[in-house]
Amino acid sequence: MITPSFLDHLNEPQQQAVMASEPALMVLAGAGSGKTRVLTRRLARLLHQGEAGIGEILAVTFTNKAALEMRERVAALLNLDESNARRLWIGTFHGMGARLLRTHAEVLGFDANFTILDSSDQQRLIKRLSEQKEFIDPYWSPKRLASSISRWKDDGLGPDDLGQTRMKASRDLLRISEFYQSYQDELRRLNAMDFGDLLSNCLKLWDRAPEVLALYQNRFRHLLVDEYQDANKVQYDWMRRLAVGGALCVVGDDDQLIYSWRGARLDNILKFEEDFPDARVIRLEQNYRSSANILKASGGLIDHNVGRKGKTLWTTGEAGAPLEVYVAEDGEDEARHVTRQILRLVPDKGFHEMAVLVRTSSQTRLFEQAFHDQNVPYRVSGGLRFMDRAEIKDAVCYLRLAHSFRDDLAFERIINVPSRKLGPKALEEIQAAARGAGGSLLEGARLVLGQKGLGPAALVQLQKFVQLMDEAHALLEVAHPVEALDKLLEESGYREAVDLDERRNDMRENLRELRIFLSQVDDLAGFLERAALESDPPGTERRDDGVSRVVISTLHAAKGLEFPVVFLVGLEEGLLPHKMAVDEGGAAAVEEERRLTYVGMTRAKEKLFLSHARMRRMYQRLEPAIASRFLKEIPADTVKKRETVITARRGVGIPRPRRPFY
DNA sequence: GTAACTCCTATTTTT
DNA sequence: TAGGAGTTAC
Repeated sequence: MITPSFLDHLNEPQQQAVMASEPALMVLAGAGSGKTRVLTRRLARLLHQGEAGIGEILAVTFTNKAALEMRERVAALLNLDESNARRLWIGTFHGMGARLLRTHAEVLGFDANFTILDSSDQQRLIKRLSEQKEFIDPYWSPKRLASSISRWKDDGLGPDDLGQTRMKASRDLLRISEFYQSYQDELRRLNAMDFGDLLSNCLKLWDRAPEVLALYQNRFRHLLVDEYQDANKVQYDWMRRLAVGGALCVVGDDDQLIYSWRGARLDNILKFEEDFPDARVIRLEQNYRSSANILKASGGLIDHNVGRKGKTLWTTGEAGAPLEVYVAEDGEDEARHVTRQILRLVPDKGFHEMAVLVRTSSQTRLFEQAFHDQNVPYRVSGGLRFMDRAEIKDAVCYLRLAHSFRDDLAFERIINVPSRKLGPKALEEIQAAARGAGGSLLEGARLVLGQKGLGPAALVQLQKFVQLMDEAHALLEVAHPVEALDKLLEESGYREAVDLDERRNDMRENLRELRIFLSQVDDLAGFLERAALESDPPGTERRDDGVSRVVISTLHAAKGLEFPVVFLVGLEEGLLPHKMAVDEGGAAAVEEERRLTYVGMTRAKEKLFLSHARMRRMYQRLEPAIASRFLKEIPADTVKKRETVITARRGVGIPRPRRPFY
């Protein structure tokens, strides 16, 4: 029996997507076509109709936020209590990978409590390693090595597979592949995995232990994948292998693929039907978000892309207001103009109903300034994330080391924070001792205490540090982790160092917030896992101070959001499409920039403002800018003719504006 | 440890 | 060209 509520308020294709029983299903869901709705209803329906038990469906997303939302919505649809909701396998690719790997770590020779390195940990490790190995090459900077290795992992390439890349000289190839290998060795020695490993090590695990793979293949009768267009090679292989024996349903939109620089492959969508010959494809083309005008404008733009499946979004809604284009003198003028428009709209619209979307985060400064000047409340979406803040990482590293003495990376980070006069020299001493004994840095530190390689003052400090770790470790056995955190921050002098500095108000605030977060969890291992995998603690994103604020966001960070009023700014050659994309990526990269523009436009529900400037500060130099090619690709009849001609400011050689082409 | 200096880089950033 | 990171000198 079908409970009708699963199909309530769904259109025909949406209903089909919820009900479809094919072993492979691809839902091509256009922007604003009710994708999340379909996904959650489908999941709820499968459970409700008994097609799968609560632990037999695996749903993967790309962000923790999306996973959380899906879990909540499914739980609400089915009236699940908390313990049942928790049994749902809903999470990110990386979260699921970590879960699997912790369960079967020993197969790959890791401890179950391996540490997860974030990008900055990874970079620090690579830097240290390249210094150690005297791998010095102006081209292969640690930064480039780190990002290349990440990318190779995304593409499913190990140290021995670099021949498949477009690495130029074979001399490089050998050196780099050796370095890559030594990085992997080092990770193993540290009992650590980086983000890429969380996925690729799953594939290794399944190769090595087919019975483990079979276990999960049998368990999961249904596999659901959200934002499928953003899957990279490893993620694709991961889900494909897991889906054997069960049904696979992917939901995505080729027009919203904006992460190819992280390995996402358009091919996954274009070739789905080849890879799964019996696949059914359902298109969701009715848009419930934007006005007809906005839909026509964005559709006209995206039509210029060649590599796409092709969809035509439609709506029964009204035409709505035409798009407005503003030609600004420069970036400051553009920001002032946006501010004026916002203030003009504000009696009708709340600030929170409006958003400014930018290509690069450096553009946000201009708008922050203008908003500040006119007292427009705003919020910058993205920016520095909670878990990436120095004081939070420090605190987490104290906990990490107390939790696992083997965590050398945590040791390195905090051994001299706050300053204990244990600088590079002391660290070297400790490292040598650790290497000699084949142990961790903390063990090395214990050994150093019995030698006389360090001065007496340093030894006292080191002794205190080691003792603090031992005590905190013991405390973790018997008390709540929050008590250990308090002890660590107090007795290490960290708290004092922060308190002494008058300017550190935000630091204190952040540490307090971390403490609140920690007090709500019941096991430290789970907390550390989340700290590694989630860049914001739960609640941070949705925390609402009750103030209505304009959102300033990069285009990337805006995917999945919607606003009644959207300002899409900086539509200039070099910025959108971005110069680097045009120079390096060629036609494919321009298509991605076009998709990015499309994503921005389709965020708007009622009113879409576009703008570009005639002069733009680039690398701190004011340069003439020309209107983006994308503007010409937007159907002219969706755009309001400009009423006023902007006169050039006197002098300074600004070219007179040409007659606009729209 | 800190200040002064030099060098370098300058897109997006789910995990 | 500015701002940050890293280095050197005191």
